[in-house]
Amino acid sequence: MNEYYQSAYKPLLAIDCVIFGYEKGELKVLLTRRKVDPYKGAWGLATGFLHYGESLHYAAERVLKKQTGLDRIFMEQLSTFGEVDRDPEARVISLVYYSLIKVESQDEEALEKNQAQWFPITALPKLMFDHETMIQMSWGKLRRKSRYQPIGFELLPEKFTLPELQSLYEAIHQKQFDKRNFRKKILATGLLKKLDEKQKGVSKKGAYYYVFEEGKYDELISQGFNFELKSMAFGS
Amino acid sequence: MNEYYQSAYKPLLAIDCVIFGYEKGELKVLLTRRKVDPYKGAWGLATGFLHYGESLHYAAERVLKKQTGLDRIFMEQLSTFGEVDRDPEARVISLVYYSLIKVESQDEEALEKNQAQWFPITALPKLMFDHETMIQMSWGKLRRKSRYQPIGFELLPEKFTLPELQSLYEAIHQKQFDKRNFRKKILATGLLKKLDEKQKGVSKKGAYYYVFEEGKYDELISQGFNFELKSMAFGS
DNA sequence: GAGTTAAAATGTTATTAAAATATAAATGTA
DNA sequence: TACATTTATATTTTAATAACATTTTAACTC
Repeated sequence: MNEYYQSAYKPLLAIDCVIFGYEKGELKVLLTRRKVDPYKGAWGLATGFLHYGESLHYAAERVLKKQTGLDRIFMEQLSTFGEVDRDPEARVISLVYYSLIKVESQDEEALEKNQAQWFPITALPKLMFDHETMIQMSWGKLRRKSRYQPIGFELLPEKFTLPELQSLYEAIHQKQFDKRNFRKKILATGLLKKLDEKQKGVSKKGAYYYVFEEGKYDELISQGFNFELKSMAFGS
Repeated sequence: MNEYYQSAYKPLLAIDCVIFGYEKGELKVLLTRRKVDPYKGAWGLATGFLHYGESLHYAAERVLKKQTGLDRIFMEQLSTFGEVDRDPEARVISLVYYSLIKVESQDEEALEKNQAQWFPITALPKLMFDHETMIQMSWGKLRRKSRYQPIGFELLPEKFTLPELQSLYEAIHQKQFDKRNFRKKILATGLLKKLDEKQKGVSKKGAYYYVFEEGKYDELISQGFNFELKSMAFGS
């Protein structure tokens, strides 16, 4: 390695993960208490430093796995934060990923071990550093993305009803949609498969369960079908 | 600084800049030849390592200033690239910014000094590392963004005609638009001010010049007006 | 200097998507 | 058995997009 590389400044690189979940009709974020001084005990995002020989993507998966016990999580880069004194203790560049998990499939043990806790996105505690900004930006990205891509399914169980899916969208957008228009638009994508089974115990009539057909989605994408251009506005 | 920070691995952090320009009806990218071994002389993006005590944003501005001689350039973070062997010589994490400049206002001297050269985006030379991917992703972001935000003006001179603006959009999207619909939509935003002056020497009739009213844009944004929801499709 | 030409500017119609509104069907409960 | 609730389907209205037609302007030609 020559002088060009040798002489350059090297900052610390942290991976911070915004973990979204959906529970009891609310969009939630998984937070954890900081384990080291200074600011020990402060609420913040799941985090870890990049390790030697590890790709960014892999590092994010490692942090997520440690926090939730889950593998193969939907995950995407948000942005990189690098204000000089964002961490007053040292110069740390933070690469932020946001992820969507199915709350019911998470590892309770991992949660407890990390002193992690779910918070409704509308009622977050005071957070350390710039983590509040990271969460708000992630939420914004989730809102925008969910309008053009079938991304919400990552937050729901395998099978779900249309009223449940609508509630999720309403939690993400903090806005009521018209149920008739919502149903029409969602079904028009052709990405949902109706099951023969009805949900029991929630409503009198009972709503049919649906599953998201990932295969069909991949197929349409590979055919050059562009969901990004089909907006998803559901009326009032 | 305690053990938690002290023991962590520190990678190199590079800032790579995709610089877009518009010239002679074509969308172009400013490239430069690498000045150090290995791969000395290979084409690539304007680049620089993060300096001690410098914010990411500032570092990007520094790299841009050095390459183009220009200040106050429109600039936005694209993404961060961190495959382990993306630079075979050392572990370098690359933070990519893309920027839009007015070609006619650039500093020719800075160009020459950096052995920099404009390439049409449709005819790029072989590029080092993952720079080709960075450019393609930036172009994608520019395409998406230009549909929802009045971003194209950054690439044009202060005053421009509507046919010129349309040609720019066509270069960005690699697609022909209907001139009547284009004009209607663009003017409907209320962001353009017609000047009394006509362009001479290009067409017989001559097209009126317009300027982009940044003030009006900021005003609408601050009033909560959301351009992001107003799509900009221009027909055929 | 009247007629020709090419591009700019303005205007209209058809099509499609979104929003709003109306009605019917299923099932647990009174 | 009728009542209430919410699921499911269908229709109308409105607005946005796409497609198409005409007029205006000024340089150029003969």
